[in-house]
Amino acid sequence: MNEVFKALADPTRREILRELRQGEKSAGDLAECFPLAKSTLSGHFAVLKAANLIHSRKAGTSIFYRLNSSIFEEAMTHLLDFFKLGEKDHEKSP
Amino acid sequence: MNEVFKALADPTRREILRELRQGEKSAGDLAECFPLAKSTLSGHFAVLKAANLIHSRKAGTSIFYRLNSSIFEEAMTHLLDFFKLGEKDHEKSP
DNA sequence: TTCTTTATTCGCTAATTGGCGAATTAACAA
DNA sequence: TTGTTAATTCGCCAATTAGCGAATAAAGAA
Repeated sequence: MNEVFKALADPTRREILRELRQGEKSAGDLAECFPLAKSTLSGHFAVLKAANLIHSRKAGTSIFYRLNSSIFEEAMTHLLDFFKLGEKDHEKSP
Repeated sequence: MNEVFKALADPTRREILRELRQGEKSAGDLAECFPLAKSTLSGHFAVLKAANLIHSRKAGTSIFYRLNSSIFEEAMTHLLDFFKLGEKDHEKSP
């Protein structure tokens, strides 16, 4: 889970996730959305994959990336856990 | 919002937030929860404050920190925004 | 085979980060 | 005023990170 938070800490990586909300995209198509070198983007993809935030699929010479939805729910749960909304744990339940 | 994600990227800072769920604590009491120098913790407090994740209150020579609840809701909203659960934004709403 | 396309991996650099102890500030007591 | 306590700020160092271009790898086409 630590890797998820670290992956989300970078604005470029968050933007990549946003792009992928529209559906899967090839590494090249994704790279065109950013004013960065392809090698730089490739590094970001690796970080997102290590955090299990995206999946990849190979097709010919292309690699298509797509969001991994379940990890988002886990992250949300974790965030909620920080700050139990609607329930304070120092108020003992009767 | 970028500062919020960066602040959450560090495990020690996430643990500080967890500690503060029990209620406000002085910088010294918080520091005792960690095997780190007080100066190091002080730096973490500053990052959390810059991200608006915590508030501080001065009392004598002590400084008490407490969670800022509203920023969590913003962060949650933002996270949900990455991955609109149950709704895809390329499906134009009528 | 050879060439092209697509992407990654490989150095490398500059900037950022987390850690520490020492010095400093602020509040209060004696 | 002097001393004590609590916390921050100040240098400094080691490790990590994001960025780049060049080199490499893999798949297909000619």
